[in-house]
Amino acid sequence: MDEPLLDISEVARRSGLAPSALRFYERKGLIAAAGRNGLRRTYHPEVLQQLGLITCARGAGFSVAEIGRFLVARPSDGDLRDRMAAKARDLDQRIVRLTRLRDSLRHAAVCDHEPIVECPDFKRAVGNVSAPATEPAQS
Amino acid sequence: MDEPLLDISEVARRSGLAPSALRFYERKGLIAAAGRNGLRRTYHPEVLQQLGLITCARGAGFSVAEIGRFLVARPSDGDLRDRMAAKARDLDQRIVRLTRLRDSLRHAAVCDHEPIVECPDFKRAVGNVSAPATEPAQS
DNA sequence: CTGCGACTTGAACCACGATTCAAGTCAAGG
DNA sequence: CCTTGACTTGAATCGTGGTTCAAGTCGCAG
Repeated sequence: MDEPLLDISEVARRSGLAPSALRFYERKGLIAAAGRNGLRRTYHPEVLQQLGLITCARGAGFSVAEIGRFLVARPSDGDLRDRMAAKARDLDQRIVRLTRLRDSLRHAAVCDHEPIVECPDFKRAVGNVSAPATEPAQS
Repeated sequence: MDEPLLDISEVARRSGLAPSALRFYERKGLIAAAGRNGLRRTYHPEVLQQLGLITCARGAGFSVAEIGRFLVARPSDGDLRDRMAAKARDLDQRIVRLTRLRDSLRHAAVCDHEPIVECPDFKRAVGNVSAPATEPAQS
């Protein structure tokens, strides 16, 4: 087996992340260096996969800590499975809301109401997104 | 017309936001109190609409500053319209990514791979989500 | 061996979005 | 009037997600 290890700068370049971010993720337990070349971290190429996942999850609004928990997930961890399923449901909700917001935004871009927020269509769409109002959420 | 003004605590309760958040939004120019009752801010009920919008947009990843710009949007502001349309496109992208992530997550919750991140299905889904950034031309 | 330069480190700093806090202010009730 | 209690304020603090920086360390070329 040859030496497929990547230098941190290489990983940074390929992943599009700053080296400082890679070290940051390492501190947070999201990734691990395969070893060192001198002081330089070297990584297995597969770390690029992980970084893709991390970037993706971050973009989806997951916190770094949360991602860290998912990254060490093993099938035996039923609890984590549950959390993942719950997260999937959260995402469903979020997707619905985002879709509505997108539609509202799209409408707003062509709407004639003076303060755009006053547009009834806009309001209605937004109202659907977040408005218990009758139900006090919690205090 | 009677006095439909709401006390800050009332607004906080109904909107589910902390009073401090309301004041924070006011500082940032996102909302305005209708007046004062003593020192107490009073609000027009419509502020609840706005807060719904704000909460929604925040949840969608918009910064408070950005939301502030949208809230004062008038039809004559073509620039803002363009930004809104652009945001709608962004949201589209985000929705796609979120959907994929949701599917991956859903799969992960029932997948048997030892470190779940190693699951090929999972990896593939994630790979689709994050852009390659640069060409893996050489090491 | 001596630089050079790229990397290392921990710590400091930044922006953001709030929350918390001490101290002040107010309306109303006893 | 004086207390009470909810609210006010600005300022400090917090958590998150990093970046930046000074100083140190390494591999390698000369």
